[in-house]
Amino acid sequence: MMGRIHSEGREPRRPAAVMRDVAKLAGVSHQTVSRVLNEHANVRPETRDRVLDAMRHLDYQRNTAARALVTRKSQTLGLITFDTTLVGPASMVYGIERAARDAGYFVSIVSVRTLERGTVLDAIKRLREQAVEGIIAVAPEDTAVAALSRVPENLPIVGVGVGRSEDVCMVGVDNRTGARQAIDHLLSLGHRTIAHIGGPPTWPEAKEREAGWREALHAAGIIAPEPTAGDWSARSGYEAGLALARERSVTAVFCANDQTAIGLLSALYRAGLKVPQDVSVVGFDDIPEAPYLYPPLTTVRQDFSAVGRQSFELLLQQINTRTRSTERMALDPELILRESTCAPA
Amino acid sequence: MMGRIHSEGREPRRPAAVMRDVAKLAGVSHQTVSRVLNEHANVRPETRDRVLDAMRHLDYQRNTAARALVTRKSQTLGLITFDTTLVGPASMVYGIERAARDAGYFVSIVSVRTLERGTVLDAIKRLREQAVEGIIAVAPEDTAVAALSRVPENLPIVGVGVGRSEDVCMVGVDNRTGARQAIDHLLSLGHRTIAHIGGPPTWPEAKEREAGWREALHAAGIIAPEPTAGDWSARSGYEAGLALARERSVTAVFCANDQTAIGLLSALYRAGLKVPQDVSVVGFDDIPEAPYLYPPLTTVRQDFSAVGRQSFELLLQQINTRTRSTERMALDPELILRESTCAPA
DNA sequence: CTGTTAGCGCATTCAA
DNA sequence: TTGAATGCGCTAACAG
Repeated sequence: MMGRIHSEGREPRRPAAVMRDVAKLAGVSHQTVSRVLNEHANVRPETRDRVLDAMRHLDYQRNTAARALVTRKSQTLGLITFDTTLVGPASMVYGIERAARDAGYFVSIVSVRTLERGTVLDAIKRLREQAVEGIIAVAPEDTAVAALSRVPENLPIVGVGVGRSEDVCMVGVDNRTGARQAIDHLLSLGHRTIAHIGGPPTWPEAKEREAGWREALHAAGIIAPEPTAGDWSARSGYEAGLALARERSVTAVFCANDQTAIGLLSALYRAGLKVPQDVSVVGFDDIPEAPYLYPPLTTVRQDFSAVGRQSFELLLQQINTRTRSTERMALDPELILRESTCAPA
Repeated sequence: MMGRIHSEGREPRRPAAVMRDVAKLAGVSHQTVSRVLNEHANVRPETRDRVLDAMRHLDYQRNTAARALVTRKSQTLGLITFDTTLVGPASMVYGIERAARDAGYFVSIVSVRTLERGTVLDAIKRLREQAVEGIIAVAPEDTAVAALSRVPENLPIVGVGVGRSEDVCMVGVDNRTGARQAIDHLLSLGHRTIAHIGGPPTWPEAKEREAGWREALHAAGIIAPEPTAGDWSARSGYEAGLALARERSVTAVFCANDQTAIGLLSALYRAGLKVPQDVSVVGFDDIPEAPYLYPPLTTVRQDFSAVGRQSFELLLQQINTRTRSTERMALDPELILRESTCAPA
C-alpha cells in the first residue's frame, strides 16, 4: 500500500514532471500552464508567478515531442557536414549552430565522409525522418549539389558552396574574385610565370579558383601554364612543390588553399629555394596558422562564419515564407598581404 | 464538397502521409504498419510487402515526435562541442556522430565558444529541453568538467577530456605518457636542456603534458626549467620561440601541440636557427600537416576518432543499463618520429 | 497472424 | 482571465 512496492530499481527515482503536475501544484489547469509557457497574454501576473514557481520547484521540462506532435513543428534544422579537418566546415558549423540557437532552433547534425550522391541522399533521408524544418548542407562537391536538388519541394534547403544548381539556394564565397586578387597582386609585383596548384577537380571551389587564376593571367596577356592537380592537402602541395622545384621556371605559385601552401613551402625549402626571394607563394583561406608560417603567408581570407550565418538566414527565410528559394549568394573574400610574396629576382 | 476549397495556397501540396494512409492503401490496420516498421515478427511476408509497397508509394516518413511521445525515447543524444579550429574536436564530432548513427541515434549539437561553467550549463539545459537520452561533452577545461557534474543523475553523460571529476565518466588520451615518450626520445638523443611551451593552464590536458615533461626530466636527474605559457596557437609558439631564440640555451623544445610547434619553427628560422641541427622540436597531436612541415614534425599522435567512438560506447552503456558510470578511460598516444629531432650539436 | 483500444503530453479550439 | 474538451500520430496491451 505504501506505493512503489513494485518499483523497478533501475528506473530513475522520480518520473519527470509534466504539465499536469505543475498545474496541480499551482492550483490551476494545465491549460493555464501552457499559456504561461507560450507567453500568451491574458494570464494574471499573480497566477503566472505561481505557475512559474511551481515549474521551478518541480524542475519542469516541457516535452518537445508532445509539443512537436501537435504544432507540427520540430524546431529543428538539419546540418549536413563534411568530415574533414579543413577549417571551413568547422567554423561554419559554429556560425550556423549559433544563429540557429538564437532563433530558437535545435540543430541535428549528420557528418558524411564522402560527398557522393548516395551518401548525401542518405543524410537527407535521415534528416527527414527527424522532421527537420529545413536543411543546410555543406556541399562543396558537384555530386553533393546534385543530390540537394532532389529534396522534396516542401523542405527548405540551403547549400553551402559555389556549385551550380538550378533549383537550390546556395551561399558561398566568390572564389574567382579572390583568386584574381591574388594573381593581380603577383602580377603587380612583376611576376610573369605564376604556377597554380589546384584543388580536386570535382570541387567547384577549386575550379573557380583556377578560373580566377587563368582569367587574371589572360587579362595580362599571359598564357596560363598547365596547373598542377592537388587535393587540398599539405601532401599534395609538397609533391607539387618537389616537381616545381626541379623545373625552376616559375617565380610564383598560387595554391588552392593554405594547407597546400604549407606543403609547398616545405618542398621548396627542401630543394634549397627561398620564399619569397626565389619563389613567391600565395595561399587561400587564411587559416589561423597562416600569419605564423615561415614566412607569414600571403593569402585570401574567407569569412566562414559569415557564410554560416548567411546560410541560416536564407534558410529561415524559406521556412517562414514557405517558399523554395533558389537565390545564389557570394561573399567577397579579401587578400591578406604578408611576407610570402615579393618582386621576382 | 470537392474538398480543398479553402486550401491555403502557401501550404505544401500534399500533407505528409501518415500511418493510417499507408494502412488504408495496403488494406491493413495501422497497427500492422507499425509492426512492419518496427520489424516485429508475426507479420505474413506477403502482408509485409504490401505495406512496404504502400509506404514507398506514399513516400511515408514515420513521425518521430509521435513515436518519441509514446516510447519516451527521443533516440537523440546531445553533443556539446567547443568552438575551435583545433583538429581534435572536429575529428571527434565525426567519430561520435558516426557511431551514434550506426546505433540508431540522432545527434543534436550545441557549439559553445567558451567553456565557462555557465555556458556549459546553458548547453546542457538546452539539450535537456530536447529530451536527449544522453550527452557527450567535449570538456577540455576544468570549468567545463565541473559543470558536467551538475547534470541530473538520470541523464547519462560522458565527458571527453582528462579533467578530474568525482562523478562523471570521462574519456581522453594519456597525455602524461605521451609527453614522457617525447621527452625520453629527446633524452635518448642526448638532449639535456629541453624546454616546454605549454598550453593554457586551465586545460587539464596541458597540465598533464607539462607533468609528463617534468617527470621524464626528473627521472633523468634533470631539473625542469620554467615552462613558457602558451595557448595552443601558432602565435603563442611564435612568441615563445622568439624568446627562446634570444636565450640560445636550449637544444630541444617540447610543444604542447602541433600548432604551437608551427609558430615555434617560424620564430626559430627567423632567428637564424636551424631545426633540428640547432634545436630539436617535438609537437603533440599529429595534425595532417605535420609530415609536410619543414622539417617534418616529430610529434605525439592522438587517435581522436577512437576517443569519439569510445565516448559513445560508454554513453550507450549508461543509457542501456540505466546507471551512471564514473569510469575514466585513457587511450594511449603514440610517438611519431620524423625529422624535427636529432642529436644536439 | 491481425485488428481494436487506449493514451503518451501538449496546444488549440471552444465555453464560461 | 481561466477551464474543459479534442486530437496530433504513434506504440503497446489485449483480443480475436
